[in-house]
Amino acid sequence: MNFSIEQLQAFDAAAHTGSFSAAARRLGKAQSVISTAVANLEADLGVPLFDRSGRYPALTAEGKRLLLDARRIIEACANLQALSGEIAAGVEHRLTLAVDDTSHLPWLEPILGVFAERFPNVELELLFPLLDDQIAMLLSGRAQIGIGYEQTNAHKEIETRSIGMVRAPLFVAADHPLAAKKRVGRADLIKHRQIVITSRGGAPHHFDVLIASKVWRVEGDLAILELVKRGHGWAMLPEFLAEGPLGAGEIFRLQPDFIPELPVMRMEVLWHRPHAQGKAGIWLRDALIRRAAERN
Amino acid sequence: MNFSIEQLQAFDAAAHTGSFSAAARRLGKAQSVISTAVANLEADLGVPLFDRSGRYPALTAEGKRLLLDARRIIEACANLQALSGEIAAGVEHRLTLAVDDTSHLPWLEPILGVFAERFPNVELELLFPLLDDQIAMLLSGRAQIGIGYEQTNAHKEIETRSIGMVRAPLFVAADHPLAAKKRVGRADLIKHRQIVITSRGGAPHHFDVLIASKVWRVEGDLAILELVKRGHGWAMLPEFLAEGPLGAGEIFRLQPDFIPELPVMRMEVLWHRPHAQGKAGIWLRDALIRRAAERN
DNA sequence: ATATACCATCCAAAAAACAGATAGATGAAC
DNA sequence: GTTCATCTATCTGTTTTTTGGATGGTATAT
Repeated sequence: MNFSIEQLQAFDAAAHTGSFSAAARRLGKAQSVISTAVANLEADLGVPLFDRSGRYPALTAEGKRLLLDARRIIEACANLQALSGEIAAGVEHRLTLAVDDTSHLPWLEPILGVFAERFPNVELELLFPLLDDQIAMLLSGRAQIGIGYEQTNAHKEIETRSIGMVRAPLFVAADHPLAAKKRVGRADLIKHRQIVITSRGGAPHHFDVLIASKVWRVEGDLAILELVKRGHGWAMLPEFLAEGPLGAGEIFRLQPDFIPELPVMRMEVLWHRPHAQGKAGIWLRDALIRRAAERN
Repeated sequence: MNFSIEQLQAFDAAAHTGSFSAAARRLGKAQSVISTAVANLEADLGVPLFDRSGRYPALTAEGKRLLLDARRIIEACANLQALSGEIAAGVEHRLTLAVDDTSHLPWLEPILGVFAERFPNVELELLFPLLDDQIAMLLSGRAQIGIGYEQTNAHKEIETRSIGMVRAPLFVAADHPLAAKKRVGRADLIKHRQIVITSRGGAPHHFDVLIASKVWRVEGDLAILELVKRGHGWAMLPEFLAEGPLGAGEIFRLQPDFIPELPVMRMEVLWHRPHAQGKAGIWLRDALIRRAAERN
């Protein structure tokens, strides 16, 4: 391993521009530097890279082949450079998100896609802890950013910011008896099974609208949606989640005549102020807030 | 791109051995060289790679991450080194084989596997030209090595070496009427369709044993085998090709009572003496000859 | 034929790499 | 607690390499 990165860069530039002089200009060096660099590289590798018989040096067949490998090295070096630059600038190695339910994945995914482009070297970790666990994870530093519905028992060191309101209408399966009615009254709802969200810890959800007498409690909105689709009862579901099945005609949106306004839930992003955020975390936080602002 | 390969090697060695002194000994340099190399690398990257608070330097988390990329660079450099060494030693970029029939692929493949390990950077090109074309390709330099059955009209500049004898018994489908007979006579064979090899140019095969009155002429032993399997007639097939289907009970080996000895074909490797062979070509040629010698 | 742009080579100056020496620090052994 | 071996950072003078400018020879276009 006698050659140097500068020699490889000279090789690459010369091959790319088609002349040693042009390569020198491009690299901001003297022509003699490129000339000797290439000559030394050839001596080190034991392979002639250019045919110098003409006015312009022409890549030999071997040179063409070796150029591929040389470029790979240069690229890997640029990569190391960029990565170390990121690290030096304070981009964290890993960012852990604590999302309070897998049901948020559909709308979250596009933002994560942009994140992946912007921070390709950051390991993204996605966890879906229950409500209380989410706060605990932020406090302990296990996760840096939380995403979920507004919580009543917020910790004073946990900072929150709204990232939008979500309406939660009532849904049943398209072939459910309730779906036949244009408008439903409280009495109708009481008669059929209601499916409500629950959490492993049993902590009461702040939006606890229990109406029916027959109840199933299910952990996670995705599971609730699945049960609703199959006709096991009616449930309150966030609009963004019901959108797809509603359009596909799998579920039906009830029109209760006794609820003046639709229940609305606040979505928020949470973080622990004492834990310093890395660049990637701050970017993601801001991206979530920005998205909410843009959608008014 | 300020860092050098030596610095990366020092980084790698230090991380590997766990001490700058040990790294120096391993690389055959002074300890101060490693110390300053690592320090300069850290300054260039803007990231501390080692925690020097203890007796031995300990990789930081960032160092651990960057080490992966550094190793990739070192590896790529070693690769370039190795490849250029091969090229300098006269290993050709591409080796073209002219095999006279795809039916040789089954026995040829293992040798090509060894070849791939020995010469991973050589592009292997496999062509299956007809008899006359094979010679023409060798003469023109389009192919460097030929493999096939012995030819009568050999060119004087084409060198050949035997790589074994192949017996070619007669086969029919297992459910063919002829398969019922313990021994078959010439009259039996005449009555049923014979399938013989032919070539696009129509040049006569030197082993032209036409017996039956009903004949199909087919280009390529693999196609003949397929037709025999499906009961379209009997044919002479090289033993190595018939082995599999024979074991599987798909075809049956005829016992002619009028042929004292089995027809034997000579397999040979060919090359054009005036065209200089590269290392890989010579290796493959010798491997084929060696294989024949080992099998007597 | 002339002009232009190219390359290899030479040269002196600047820069970098190097080994050895030294001093301070750490951890293991006693 | 002391000793001892071994570690790292840093300094130093020397050696080696790199650098840019100048020069001369050569290929191509006008």
